[in-house]
Amino acid sequence: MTVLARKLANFSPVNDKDRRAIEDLFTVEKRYEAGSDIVTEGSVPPAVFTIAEGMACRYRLLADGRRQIMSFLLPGDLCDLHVFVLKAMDHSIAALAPTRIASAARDRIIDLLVYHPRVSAGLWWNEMQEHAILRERIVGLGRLDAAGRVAYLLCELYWRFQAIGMVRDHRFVLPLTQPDLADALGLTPVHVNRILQRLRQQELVEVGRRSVTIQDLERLQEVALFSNRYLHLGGAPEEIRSYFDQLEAERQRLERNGT
Amino acid sequence: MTVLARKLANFSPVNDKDRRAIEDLFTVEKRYEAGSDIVTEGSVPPAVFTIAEGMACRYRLLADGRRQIMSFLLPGDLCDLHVFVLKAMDHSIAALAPTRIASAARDRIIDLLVYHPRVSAGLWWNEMQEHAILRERIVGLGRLDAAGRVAYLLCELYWRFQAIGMVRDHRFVLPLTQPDLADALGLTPVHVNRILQRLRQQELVEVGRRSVTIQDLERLQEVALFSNRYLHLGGAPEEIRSYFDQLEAERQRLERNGT
DNA sequence: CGGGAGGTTGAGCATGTTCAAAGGATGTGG
DNA sequence: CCACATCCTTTGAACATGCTCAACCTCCCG
Repeated sequence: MTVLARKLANFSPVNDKDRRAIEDLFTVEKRYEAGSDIVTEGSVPPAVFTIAEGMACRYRLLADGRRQIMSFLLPGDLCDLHVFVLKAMDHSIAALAPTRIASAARDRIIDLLVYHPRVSAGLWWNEMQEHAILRERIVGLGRLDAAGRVAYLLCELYWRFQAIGMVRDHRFVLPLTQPDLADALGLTPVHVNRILQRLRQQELVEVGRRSVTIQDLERLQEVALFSNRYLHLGGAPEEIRSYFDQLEAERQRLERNGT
Repeated sequence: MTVLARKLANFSPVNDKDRRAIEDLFTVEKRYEAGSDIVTEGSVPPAVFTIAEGMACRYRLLADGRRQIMSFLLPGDLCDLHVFVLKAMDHSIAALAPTRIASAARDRIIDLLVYHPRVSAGLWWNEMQEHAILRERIVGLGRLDAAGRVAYLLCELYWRFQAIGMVRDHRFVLPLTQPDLADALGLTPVHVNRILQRLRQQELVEVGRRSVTIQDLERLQEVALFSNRYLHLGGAPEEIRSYFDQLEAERQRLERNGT
């Protein structure tokens, strides 16, 4: 669970009380092996969960069997705070590597939203970030050529792994195959392969089995027309931070009096 | 403001008290003419707002001047409940037709989230729907050919306009030009034009100036591999509905006692 | 060691792009 | 109220990016 706290620290400082609130939230742990579904399309939405370790993706299978990966879930990523208001999942979530997830019951989430405004704000930030990631992917799929798309995805993953302290020497572990990348990028595995070779030969990035080494982030980001602004890693606006600190104090007072 | 209430009724019944809570929320109204920015990339996130009338889109301009439209905002659509936690907008929002928007101050939104769990649940549903719409667009851009994409967008708009009662005789008003469609679909205007002609000639749909007439929804949906499941128009799960009704009663009691 | 999945390579092909040009609609200013 | 400018729509032809299909190689992992 420390990963989630580490991620939220990109929004605003997480004190011990916050950390405890988060840890109290996600109690049940479960393991999934690479390739297995964590949630299946059509099923009843599960409890809210977060990736404690490993990696997963949201995907949908088309009638003709093709797959499209919509987004990747990294350690510390949350699965839809509010998904429980829906009747059925409209997509599946699968583990891409051996993965540990931690779940939170619905009531606990709702209580947290009410009584821990500061942590809530962090979770909202997280949701806004996921929203922004989806939107950027739309821009990439709509307007970038194959090289741009591949570069884009690698840049995004670099910064997201960076934000949770999982990059060492411009290198991070990535348990994706080329067919996985193709399904995320709307390309064929064959073409992804050719692009990766080109990027390697241009000494921009080296994508090997299970790991990625960024050799020239600057130029890679140019190929992708990438800016990391949309990840909103710069922290909360000062005004918002103090607003929620204040709100938190109030709510907790109300809580003690009211019950 | 009745449009938002009408939209939320797709999730769960909206009583007069709920309607009042919503109306109290969105007080300030403002008008924008077609083509003007409602929110600009890089600016400070605005108050939360909803489209009262007209139509808008989220978009981003690339360094080289190309535009990608990420999503369309129809009457009753909300602009990010939680956007105020961010420092700067990562995209712009523009009016596509003469548009009226209604805004809500941040504090009011937060109060609503705390003291009107039932309405909150509706707004959460709305957010989940927007999320799902983005994800589906990714599937479309990644895996559908040009005809599929065009058909997909038309199907989606059909159902969304349907949900707010703005379809008459399989026909709805759509103030989009072919270049607009192209920017949303990741195609060129020229190609969009050819596809529209083909769809018309196949008697699936007639896209004219400012309006769309669906001639054969069934077949159009087949071309797009479309299913409207992801829009979650089927209402809330019974269990969730009663859960929030109960929560609402509790919170309001707490509110009266606590202050 | 053998099977299966992932990775790599090549050649022909197709979908959608680019570029160019002309015909309509719309709306603005004279 | 007409004239003109602008943007949208439509059409054609050459072109290019990425796909398809097919084969072979390599690396795990059982």
